Amino acid sequence: MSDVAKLANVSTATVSRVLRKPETVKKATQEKVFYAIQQLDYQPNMLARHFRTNKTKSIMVVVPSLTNLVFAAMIDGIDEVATAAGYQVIFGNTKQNTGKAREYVAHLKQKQVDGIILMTVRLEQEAWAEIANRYPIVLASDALVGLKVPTVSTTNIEGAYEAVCHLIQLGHKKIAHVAGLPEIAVSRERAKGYRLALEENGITFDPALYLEGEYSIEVGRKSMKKLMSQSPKPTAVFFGNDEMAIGGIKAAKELGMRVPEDVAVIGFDDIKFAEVMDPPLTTVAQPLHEMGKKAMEILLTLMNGQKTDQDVYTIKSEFKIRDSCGAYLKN
Amino acid sequence: MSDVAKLANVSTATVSRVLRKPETVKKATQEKVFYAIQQLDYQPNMLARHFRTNKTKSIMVVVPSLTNLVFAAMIDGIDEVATAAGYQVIFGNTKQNTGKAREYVAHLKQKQVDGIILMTVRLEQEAWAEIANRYPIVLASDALVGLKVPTVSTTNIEGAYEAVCHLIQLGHKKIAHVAGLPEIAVSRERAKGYRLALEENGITFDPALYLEGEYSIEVGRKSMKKLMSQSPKPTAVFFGNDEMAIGGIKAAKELGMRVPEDVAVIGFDDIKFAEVMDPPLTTVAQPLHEMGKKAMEILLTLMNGQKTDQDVYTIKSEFKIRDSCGAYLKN
DNA sequence: ACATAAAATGTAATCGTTTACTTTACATAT
DNA sequence: ATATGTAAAGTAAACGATTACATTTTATGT
Repeated sequence: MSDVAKLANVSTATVSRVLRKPETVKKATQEKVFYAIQQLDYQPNMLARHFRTNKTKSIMVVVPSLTNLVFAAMIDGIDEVATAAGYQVIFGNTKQNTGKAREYVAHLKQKQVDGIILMTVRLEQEAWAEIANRYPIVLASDALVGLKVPTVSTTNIEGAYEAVCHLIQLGHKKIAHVAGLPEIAVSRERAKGYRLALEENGITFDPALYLEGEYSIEVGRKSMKKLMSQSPKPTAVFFGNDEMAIGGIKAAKELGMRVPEDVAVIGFDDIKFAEVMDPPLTTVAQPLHEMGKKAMEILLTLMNGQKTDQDVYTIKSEFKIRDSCGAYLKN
Repeated sequence: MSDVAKLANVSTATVSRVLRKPETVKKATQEKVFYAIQQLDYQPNMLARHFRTNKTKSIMVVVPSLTNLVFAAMIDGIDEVATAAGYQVIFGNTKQNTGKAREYVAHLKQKQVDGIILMTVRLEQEAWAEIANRYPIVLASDALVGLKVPTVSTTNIEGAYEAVCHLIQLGHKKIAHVAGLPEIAVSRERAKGYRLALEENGITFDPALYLEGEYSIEVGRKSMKKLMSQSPKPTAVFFGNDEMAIGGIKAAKELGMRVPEDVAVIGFDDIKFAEVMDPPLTTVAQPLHEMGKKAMEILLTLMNGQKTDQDVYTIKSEFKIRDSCGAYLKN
């Protein structure tokens, strides 16, 4: 920078100002400086800048898995807003490892990132609330119930409720639910919507028709097989997410059953492969991109030192009726 | 840090040494310092450290899209090695924007990251080679032919060759190929394998059976429809990647055709949904996780100031025969 | 032309580590 | 007890930008 200053015949302060607050520098001087910058191919040392300003202009996204389309889509939304605001996005991959997430908070304390967006929270909920009180943190997708941490989520309960009601309207009485792990709030909410729908329609909850497991193709597959090996068999299965549902459909086919004729299936998320399945998967679409964008927007205001006006921002899910639920079956 | 030094009755230099080169400090002193650190809940300011050492211990991964399972799996491998080596992973999303990638190189020059892994390169190949000459850069998946940039890739030509040969052995003569965009090296290589297989088996290349487009479900779908709207129709289609193949199968079904009876389909990548498709997709599996790990390992040696012993590291692909190619059809 | 205010630029301290160099403490040999 | 060598700890400069404050230049009004 001092080289630039020398060449342009100004002080380093002026060079800095040209770069950071051009409006305080005369046009003619700016040109001199820019010319010198170009001549020398000067690149500002960001490390020095970050050090001096005590900001990194980067945020961390903590995800449980990178190879999950749901998180990928959300990150895409985050990235869009972050980039526009001049922020970098850094990854924190917890790999289902509970402790790992808290480790990443050290980055925050060590000034490595200006804020964090968390995509899954397990256990130690109070600890998170406390951390969120001191640092800019936003929860996306998952939620900390009752705690004052800014959160972006979708209408999980309502979405699940709508899906199950739809199955009931189609005449199903024995509707199973394969839920995600109960330590994830999202799983609990969707299960709640499921039970609510049953209740309101006078169907008694049958524990035999309720399974739990990790959100994955494999668990979906095994769950379907388990459900079909017992009696009474369900005539419809509402899966906690699309990957599970896809595994479930696969299993049904392996068992020689037809979907939706022998068993109706509904998923949750609307990942890009849902529509292209055979049969096309009926699902509750999460506005993932929007959620990511919103989460980043909230984080920006937080990092800006402002308070948020709400704790929970809910973005509506959309029920997408396709073939796997049997709504389009001609009887 | 000076607070810690004061409390432990040592100099800041010693505190720093305890943290960075403990072997040069007496055990007793170390304990004093650690105690002080704990008492004060001291967190080293990473910005200062990075500034002073001129290293960030972070690398950037430049991807064309985040919502692509191929890149996600590769990043997963990168992340594994990076985390183990104490590096952070930062994202650069080009969103198919050619210029964007070069923009990210500025991060390198500005010391924001210590190295870069590029997942797609388009145009301006020489410019990249020059940059790679000055900074630690590794190419993953895509390649710069003939240029000395360390590259990790899979056996695209051989994999495609094997797949197409397999179709030929099954009796197919009119085999179409839906390739990725030609500005991507991977697309060109797979197309090359396709042509090689035809050639070696005495089948003349038919331009009408060769389409190009972006790697996506939608393009796969449209391409299949286009292929089936002309004559002669192909009896088999080798798609440049799985997403395309999945779109292609979808389209075939929409046209009332059966896969593989009416048209055999093969993809490339082996994303996690390939096996669960109906019919299960025959595909050439890329060792994505391995490729990511290897790329990061090479980058580590590069950032360590060492030279690489090879320019191109090729990891074998694996041909996975499932149902969509018709090999398991009982005639 | 001059006083005064405003705009533009310069000066130099500062951020929190690391580390080359220096000093001190300690062990060993004579 | 003293010299010598090594290990441990201290001193202080340095990294490269930003910015409060001081100074100079320019603009404005009379």
